[in-house]
Amino acid sequence: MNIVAEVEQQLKNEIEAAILKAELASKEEMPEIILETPKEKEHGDYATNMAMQLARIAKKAPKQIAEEIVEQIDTGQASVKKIDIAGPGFINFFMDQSFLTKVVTEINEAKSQYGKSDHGAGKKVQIEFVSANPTGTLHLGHARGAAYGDALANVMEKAGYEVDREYYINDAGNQINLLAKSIEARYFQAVGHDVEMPEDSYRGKDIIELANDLYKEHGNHYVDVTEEERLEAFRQHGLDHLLERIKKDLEEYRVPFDTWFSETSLYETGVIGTVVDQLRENGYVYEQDGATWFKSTDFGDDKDRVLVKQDGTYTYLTPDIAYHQNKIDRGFDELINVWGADHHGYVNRMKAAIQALGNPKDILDIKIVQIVHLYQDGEKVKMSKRTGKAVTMQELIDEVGLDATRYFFIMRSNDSHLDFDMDLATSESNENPVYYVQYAHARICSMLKQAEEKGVDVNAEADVSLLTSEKEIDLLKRLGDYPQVIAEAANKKMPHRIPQYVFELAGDLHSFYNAEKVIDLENAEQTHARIALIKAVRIVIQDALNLIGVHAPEQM
RNA sequence: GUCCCAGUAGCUCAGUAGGAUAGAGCAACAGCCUUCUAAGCUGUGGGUCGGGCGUUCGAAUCGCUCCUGGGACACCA
Repeated sequence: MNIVAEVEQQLKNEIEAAILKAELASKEEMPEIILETPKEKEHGDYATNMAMQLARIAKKAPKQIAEEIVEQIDTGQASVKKIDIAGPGFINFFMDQSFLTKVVTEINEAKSQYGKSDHGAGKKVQIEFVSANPTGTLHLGHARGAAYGDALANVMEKAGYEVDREYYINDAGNQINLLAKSIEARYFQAVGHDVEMPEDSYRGKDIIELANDLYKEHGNHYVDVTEEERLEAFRQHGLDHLLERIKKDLEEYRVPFDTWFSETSLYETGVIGTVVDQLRENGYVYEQDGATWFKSTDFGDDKDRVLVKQDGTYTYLTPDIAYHQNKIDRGFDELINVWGADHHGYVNRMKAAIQALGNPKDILDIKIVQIVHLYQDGEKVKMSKRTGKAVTMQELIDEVGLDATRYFFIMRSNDSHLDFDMDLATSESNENPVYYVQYAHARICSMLKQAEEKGVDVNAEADVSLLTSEKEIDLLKRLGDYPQVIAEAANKKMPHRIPQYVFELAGDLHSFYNAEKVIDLENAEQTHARIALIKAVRIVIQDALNLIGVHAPEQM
């Protein structure tokens, strides 16, 4: 456990002991001891609202309860310097902050391990994200989902979960047939035939390229073969190439996956039928109008859903149910799906299916990533999937850069619509949060380099107790918060807490830089202490950026 | 019509296990480079937390209701 958490725990123990000693509540009645960090510095380093919480149990006024608690607290134990009672009954603790300096030593020893916790207790979690159909290249929405899923996975791993990242490849079903037909039409056009695109076909330029490649390689060969042979060849060609392209894009985007799961494999092993049988056995399946229905309304869905169509084929839902059961059978304690906003209507039926198969409701958590709007030159960038003019992930990265793309996608809460300001993302100025944070890192590297050039031993033993100025304390506190920030980002599945945090840490660093001189050849002791401090800051900035897939440059 | 998400400063957004006087960045205004990177720092102004009702010691936060914006509502995937 890190030093800050230790001190907080100790203080909580003291508070609880004091409440028991004052006989305000019994062990059984004891509410959870909540310690918060007040916004106002006059309210101390920590505050607790226990007096208000206990008002009902102890049947006394909060102010009086607060006084009784304070009387019983053993201040010597937990580095408490002063205690105040304020407002409606808050107890404010002013700490002897010398313990904070230990965080520097702790970070410099732990390096990238700092911030780790066992909060997740080794719980096995699977995060399924992106999972774009292999019928085109990845676009904007996928990029946001990829950034979110990857950052969440990293954060949860750091918080002590065992995380598996998976991509579900929808390589079966109608959309793949449509893909084959789309390529076919483009192929005939390449050959020189005047053919119309099929209805609802994929009209992106990637499809044209695929068809042109086929023409270049095979010439007129596919004009004369049977339609069946032609479509099969095009289907396979399209799938292979588009999937390869998706994998390549994600790799460049620094988003790795542990597992690529093929939908087709579900058909091959016959588990889809098994799952339908299971649902029927559990009493949630009926036949009507020649189709097989799932009674999802039993679990709060709007209407019942078709599992097997009149023509005997499955709907999209059915293999997906089998897929989710397969995930559960693989032994994960929790499944997290990251879906685009256009799939949110799907949430209830999937959760219904999970329950109908006898699984606990909470095993599946679906995170919806909201729509992205691009802005350039103050104008909204229009896009349309049908005409194939969607902005692809690759185009966006080419335009604004990888680091900015990832940072911008992750800095906002996933369930809030995102206005992506491309001008801001590419601006090399203090308006741009990515540069602001990266600059803090580069600045530290530069200082360390200068120190070495001036003959300062940057690895010298440092007396961190010398770090007592206001800006230094601010930095120490911020550094101490890091493990808690990670744990919370993981628990609440809110990885946007990370860029928020690192932005604040960068601000503290810049502020410190302007207020204090780090390298002072007249004062070696202080120089060593401050170098130890900025080294710790560098480690945390680096680590936080790493979690969200952004590079920490040594020079800018 | 039903469901989901959102509505907080001029703009983009934090704040979501209920806490004290609601925050940040940008924009506006006023300052700081002979000094470790000014891609930086310091300060000022700026609010009916969409409206209303409720829950309680206390609500941006929880509940109900209405308004606005976006999305989803197939025997498509």
